Amino acid sequence: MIEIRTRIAPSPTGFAHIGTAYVCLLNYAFTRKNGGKLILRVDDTDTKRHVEGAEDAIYAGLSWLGFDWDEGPDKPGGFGPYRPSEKLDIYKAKADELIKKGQAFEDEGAIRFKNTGQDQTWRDLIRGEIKFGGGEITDFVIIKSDGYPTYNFNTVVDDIDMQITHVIRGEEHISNTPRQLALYQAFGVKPPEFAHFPTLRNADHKKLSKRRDPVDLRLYREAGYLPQALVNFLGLLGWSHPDGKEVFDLAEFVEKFDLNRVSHAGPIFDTKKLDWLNGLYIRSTSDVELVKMLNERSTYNVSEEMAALIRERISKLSEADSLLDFFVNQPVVGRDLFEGVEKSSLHVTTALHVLSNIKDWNLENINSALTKLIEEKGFKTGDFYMTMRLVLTGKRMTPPINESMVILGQDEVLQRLEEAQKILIDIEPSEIS
RNA sequence: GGCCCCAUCGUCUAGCGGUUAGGACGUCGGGUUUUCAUCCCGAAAAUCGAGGGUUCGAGUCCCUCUGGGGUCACCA
Repeated sequence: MIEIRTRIAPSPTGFAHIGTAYVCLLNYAFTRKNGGKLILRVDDTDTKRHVEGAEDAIYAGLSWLGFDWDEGPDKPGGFGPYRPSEKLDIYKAKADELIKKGQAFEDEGAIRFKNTGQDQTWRDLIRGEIKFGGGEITDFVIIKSDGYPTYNFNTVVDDIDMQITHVIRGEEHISNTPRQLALYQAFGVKPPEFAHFPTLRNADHKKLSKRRDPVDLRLYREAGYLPQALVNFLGLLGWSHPDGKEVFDLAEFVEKFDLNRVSHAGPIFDTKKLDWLNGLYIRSTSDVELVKMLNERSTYNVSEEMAALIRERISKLSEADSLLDFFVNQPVVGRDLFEGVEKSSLHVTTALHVLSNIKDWNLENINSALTKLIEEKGFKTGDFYMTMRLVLTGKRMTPPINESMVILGQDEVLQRLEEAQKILIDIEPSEIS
């Protein structure tokens, strides 16, 4: 049995994007599922659009998501080079071979393939039979005047050289397939199997675009999406788990993957579900893991206790900062902050008294002291804690406030209460008894 | 415009001739709760794009139309 060999062939013209990740995911799953080899080829045939560092961005992006490949520019195997720019002479020789056979011709410094006019048909592994009339294929350029091969040419030559058995790519390549098929015929080589999955769309139902849409993988990393969540989400687009599961990791995706379950319609890349999944993955991390992730992106030190308080309150790591900020920065507390909160001045004064009497500063003692205070004074629980919240954090939506007090420490809590008292005492003097 | 691909709730999807068309996200309502969130419960939401066939029976098969997308480069 022939070993399955697949490839992904991103071009180094920018950054690694969602589309690259998606192609990789499907090829990776198909290949790992079937015990084959995944090849990464960096299609650098466009000298004009070549971007410095783009290749590293591709490695970084795909590695971040948990993918690995068996051969590539960074991992030479026996089928290189893995960059077209390093085998220009081979393309030239192949083109000359076609010229000799009368299947190509020179044209203003370039070399064009001579269309045979034959119909081209293939059985797509995802879509079934697809047929193009021979008249659709023109005499297309295979070697540009700068000596570089065009995409269609390098793809065929390289896929032959690399012994690719399955080409799994986006549907935007369907119309390129007949040209490539014609090339395989000209070389007398049996073409690989083709599988064209749907392309991801944006909210306007248009193909995801580098220009218009936020597709740079780094953007997702910076926003605090976990790679597992992104991979899981991508796995939900254009594919469905046979058991209807929505949450699964890469290993399970590989295990269950089947081209037959790949849908034909283009899914919209709507991040709402991604956010939900990301929250799910964040909630499933341990304190240690979460702290590590948080500190990688934080300017101050996040403790395990702090992380534990926000775990269920964020869906992206980037949301942590606004929730944790008050721990390190004293909030600006003004009187307008307390609008609508009854008796806040009294809350502060009494709390100050009770809290300063706590000998052993821990959650249990804070809880019981404040519960007792609320009961004795007949405070509305919600109002009382809202006052504490505002005084200590300057915000109305915060982590649990008593737990936060423990982390803040007694001195800091008392100090913030005293500050607030100065502001509030003038406002509601009548309420001070 | 030519060619090609596609079409089930707002979104992701299940469905592979007989289902009250199911699930998830989101939305809305309720419960738990010191805020927010989590968690739990519930609801609305697809006349399966339209019209013809085939069949005892069609979301599922066929045709037409409509709509959307892709592609027609010395970009990939």
